[in-house]
Formats: sequence, structure tokens, C-alpha cells
Amino acid sequence: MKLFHEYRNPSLAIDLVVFGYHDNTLSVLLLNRKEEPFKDCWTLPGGFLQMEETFLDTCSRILQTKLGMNEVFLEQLYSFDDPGRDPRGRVIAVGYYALINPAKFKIVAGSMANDVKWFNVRKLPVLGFDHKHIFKAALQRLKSKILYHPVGFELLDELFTITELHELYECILHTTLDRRNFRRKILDAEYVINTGMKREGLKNRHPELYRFNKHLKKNNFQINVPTES
Amino acid sequence: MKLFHEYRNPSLAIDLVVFGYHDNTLSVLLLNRKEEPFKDCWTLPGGFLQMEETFLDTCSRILQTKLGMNEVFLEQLYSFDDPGRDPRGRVIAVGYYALINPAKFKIVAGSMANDVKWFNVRKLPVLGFDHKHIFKAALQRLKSKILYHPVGFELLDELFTITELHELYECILHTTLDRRNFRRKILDAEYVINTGMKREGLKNRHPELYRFNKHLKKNNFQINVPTES
DNA sequence: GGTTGTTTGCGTCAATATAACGTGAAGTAA
DNA sequence: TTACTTCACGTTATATTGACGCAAACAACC
Repeated sequence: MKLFHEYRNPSLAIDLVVFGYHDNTLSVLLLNRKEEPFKDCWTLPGGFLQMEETFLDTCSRILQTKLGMNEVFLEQLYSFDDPGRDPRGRVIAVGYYALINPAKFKIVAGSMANDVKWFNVRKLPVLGFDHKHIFKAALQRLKSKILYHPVGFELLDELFTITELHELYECILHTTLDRRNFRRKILDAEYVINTGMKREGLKNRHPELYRFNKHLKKNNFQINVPTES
Repeated sequence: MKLFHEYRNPSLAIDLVVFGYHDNTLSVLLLNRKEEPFKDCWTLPGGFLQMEETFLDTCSRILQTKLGMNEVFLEQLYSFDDPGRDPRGRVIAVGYYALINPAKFKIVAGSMANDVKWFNVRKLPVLGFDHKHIFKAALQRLKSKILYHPVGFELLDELFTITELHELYECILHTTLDRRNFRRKILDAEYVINTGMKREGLKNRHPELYRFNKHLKKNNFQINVPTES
């Protein structure tokens, strides 16, 4: 009996949409390719699945070797099958997105890349492959996800103020949310725990510092986006 | 340069969770395998992705040759990467789920299967591979999806009564929903259009027949599931 | 032809959730 | 002390929801 891998199979790549939040800006990590195809173009970090790897293994390897980071929030996004998505041949891509706190990592351009840089998600350059498409799916997923699930804290420091969380939501959702109603929902849902400490050194009143409530019963809140009209 | 497909790559399979609704029962289509592995076991219909196929091409081929059906609602579910999921070797599975109206198709067991049968989703036999896992993900997705998106009509005839739609929701969500509140939400959302016709031949009052409103602005309604307590 | 039992379609109402906005305390800078 | 800003907590009008009531429509029966 012929072994499966002796048949012709499409290649299987993992592409990562790595989100980071800093200075009130949601960014995505892009990598400038050193080699064809799309040499000198910006693309999402990615890599091929090795025979013995799980998807998460591949994600970790990419994060580790290309970006020098580990232990981050990862979620599978979607699998992309456009036959023309890679000029080298048939490559299926499994998209994942990651949420990281840029403060915790020093980004390193691996040997494969000219450069690695954070880009504001609203000001992306042209991307190689079908990566614009993958990116859009990831951003849409993130926007939907934070409405119902407490993932915002993945992008913040361990201690944060309600205002900081509020600004993060406004930034990701790209809209304004009433400050006072937002606060009430987050507090009522027990999304966060008051540490009693305050953020010092600010110009005005010192806000209280919170940490994420890890024992949150899930789906406990819902943020509503104002209807555009 | 070595071509991609000359490297060792995992195989790529598509597995389908085909939902059907009939006699107030939500069912899933299973196939009894004629060959090893899992000979004589029930599994989801599936097949390997061919080099030139898109995922949807493969889905169509499976639906056509194994089940004799076409033109159905299909949505990508998730991709499954457990290294042990197929005893023959490394096989990645991309899961899709389909919603079909069993009344519209005559199911045929293709040459590869001993038998093809509908199973009540609450009374499944043991499944081969990791198909129980894939099935659970599909059922969960369906349960979440119908709360916000008008997909219920995919499982019904073109003309249906509000009561029939209501029973479908209760069946899928496996809970009870207040009949009158359900009706109000569905009508307010303009999910359906009154045809003016009535379903004849029933024992009691003849209910009005509706058809799905194809021009529905999406995400216009939300069905709430009673909190279990 | 009236009675009975069931389903259907429409309403009511109290409880809850939401959106919009007010206000005074806490803090820095002058 | 004053001016200015942010923070924390309220208030109120409106909208939505959940839990029911009820009468018309229909078949079956006496």
C-alpha cells in the first residue's frame, strides 16, 4: 500500500496575524521578505507545517524563530484554499491570529527576513500572497470576539485601568463607546478585579488599577456597537 | 528548485457534517465504511483534497458521489490537526458543515460505503477517526449561528409556518422558547415574508405560510436561550 | 348546528437592559 | 486658591425582554 505522503499533496502553511496594542494603536506584525516570491514585500509571518508538527507547534516555531516570542494567545481563524494564493504552487494556508503585548517582547527579524515591523492596522502596506484577505478575516474576528469574550487583557499589561481597557475597545472597534456605560458593563460582568492600587504619576486624578478576573464565567457580558446611520 | 509537492506533506481531507431536519428531529448523515480503517464503523462523509480542487470543489464531489446531492448550504467549520486522528498517517482534516432539506434529496450510498443513514444528533453511534469531535464542533456552531443568522430556512421547505420554524429552533437548541415571543422577534426582524397562503389540511386553525426574506439586512435579530439554572 | 378541544395570531404588562447624560471628588499646574 | 482634566458613580427616559392572556380559526364530535 502506498503511503499517503507519497501521493501528491498540497503544501500546508500556517500564516499568523499577530496583533499588538501600543500607544492607543492596534498594530499587526509584518515581515519584509528576503526571498522570492514577493521579495522585498511585506507579508504575514508564516511557515510550512512539518510532518510531525501540530498547528500550534508550527505557530510556536514561527513565533520563536522569526519573532523571538512565545506563550501568547493563539486562536485558529480559517483555512484558505485559493489555488492561486501562492505562485510557487498549491499551498493551503491555515490562518491563526495572536494577541500579544508588545511591551513583553523584543521583536527580532529572523535570518529569513529583511525586517520585521509593527504596522497600524488602518495603514497597512500592500501585502504579498492573499495576506490582505487573511488579515481582514483576523481583524473581523477580533472585533467580533471582544464583544463577548474577555480577550482584551491579552493586549494590555497585567494591571490596567478601566480607561485603558475602554480605549483599547474603542481602538479595536474603531468607534466611540460611552465611557460610563462601558465601565458599568465591565464591572457588572466581573470582567476585572480591583486591586486597590492606583496608577501614579498621571497629570490628573489617579485611576484604580484592575487585573483580569481569570475565574470569569464566560459569555457574561456583551458590548454593543453603536448602529452606524 | 524542488517543487513543493515533492516534499513530504500531510494529506488533506475534507470531512462533512451534513445536517438534515425531518419529523421534528435534527439528524446528521453518517456513512458505514466498507474498508479499513474503521471498516464497518460509522463515520462522517469525507474525501481527500485533489491538487486542483478548492475546498468547495471537494465538498461538492463528496456530496455528489457519496450522497447524490448538490447545491446546498456549506460553511467552513475548523481544521483538525491531531497527529493521531487517522491511523494511516498524517492527515489534516478541514471540517465543513452542510444544511440540507432531506425532502429534496434521495440519499445514495456510493460504491465506497456499505450504507448511508440519517442519525438523530442526540443518539449517535460511536464514530471513527476524530469524527465525534468534528461533529460536536459543527453542532455547537449551528446552535450559535441560528441565534444571529437566518440559516434555519435552509433546513425547511421553501414555504413554512412560524410554528414550523419555531419547532426547528427548539429542536436545534434543545430547549423551549416562548412561542409568542419567538414569533414577535422573527416577524419584527423581517426574517420572513407572509405569502398570504395558508397550510391546508391540518386538524386545527390553518397557519399562514411564509417564505424566507432574501433581502434581510443581516444580524437583524437575536434569539435568546433561557439561562439554565 | 352547537359544543369541545387545539392551534394560531395578536396583545398586555411588569421587569430588565440600554443609551444618553449629570455631577462632584481627585489630582496637577498655575 | 483657581483652573482644568480625569475618574467614579448616579440618574432618567426609552427600548427590549420574558411571562402570560385571550379570542378567532379550524376539525371532530355529538
